[in-house]
Amino acid sequence: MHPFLSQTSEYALRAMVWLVNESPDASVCAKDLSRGSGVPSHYLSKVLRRLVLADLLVSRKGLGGGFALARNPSEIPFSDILKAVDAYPDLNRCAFGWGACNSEHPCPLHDSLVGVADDFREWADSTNLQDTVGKLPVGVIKKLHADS
Amino acid sequence: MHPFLSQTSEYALRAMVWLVNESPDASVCAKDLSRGSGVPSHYLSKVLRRLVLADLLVSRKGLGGGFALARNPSEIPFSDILKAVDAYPDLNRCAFGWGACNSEHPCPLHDSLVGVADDFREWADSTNLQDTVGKLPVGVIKKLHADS
DNA sequence: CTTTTAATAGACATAAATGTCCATTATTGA
DNA sequence: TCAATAATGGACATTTATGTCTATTAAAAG
Repeated sequence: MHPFLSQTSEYALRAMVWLVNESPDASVCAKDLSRGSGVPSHYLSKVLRRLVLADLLVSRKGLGGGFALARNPSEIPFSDILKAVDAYPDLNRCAFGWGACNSEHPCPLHDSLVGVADDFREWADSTNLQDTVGKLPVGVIKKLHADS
Repeated sequence: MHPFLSQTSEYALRAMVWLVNESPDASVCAKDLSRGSGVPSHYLSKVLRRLVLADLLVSRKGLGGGFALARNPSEIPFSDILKAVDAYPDLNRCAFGWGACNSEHPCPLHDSLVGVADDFREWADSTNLQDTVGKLPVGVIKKLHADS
């Protein structure tokens, strides 16, 4: 069990990381992305759609189309990816169930949770796709196309 | 949305925090715990059962029975509560989907995730129930019993 | 224009998390 | 022993997350 990342947000990160490592320039179709990243193909399509809507990817239909990064990897922090699939912590949610809970009227868990939630956001904001470049064995793309 | 805590683990924390704040010595029945903490009564019963099985609470049936802390609040870290409801991070799970993923053969997300996961575990291990004492307006227990 | 490729949309299926209900068992006090 | 209290166990219902399938739409290439 992962406390931080839902399956969906893991898939989103995986696909983005795989894309930037294996095909930082050219676009890749959903099927290849699925085979490469190991994310279930049809489910991945939905995740990719959300990443397009969030302007992290651009998509093109038809032959030679697929998905490509919408901007420079160094300008895509993990937080943007998590926000695209609704997996970014809600600053205003009180784990204790209080309607109004803030630093002035904190619930018993508030101060403590603010700390660990900030750690998470700090991580998500300061880590970006560029940080993952070169961390995958290269050449997987070529292998994929040799197969087909 | 909370990235860290499932609804169930929130409930577990709430109930424990409420108990230690409102009734550190005497036992409280599930119904009162539910009313006090705002956790759905029947669902709470199941959560309490898991806390009993994890030796964090002791239960007694019958009149005057209920649930009480099994040990000193300072000896009940949040990590124990999360473990009791299976909400503690699995050290061996790879978010990238690799079967074997460790510091020798790390996936592209490994190093980064290890950091934030350690932050979480550090928080869960070093925060305990005693740290929440005095953070709730007192006297709720009396009010509850005045009602009934 | 036709064929092939590939994204998009939406229906549907399954599994997991959350929530409710009720019968049973154990304990207490009268 | 009886009545009331309260945990326990398990069935069931609902919702959310995850996963699969198919038809449609758009683009490219001959």
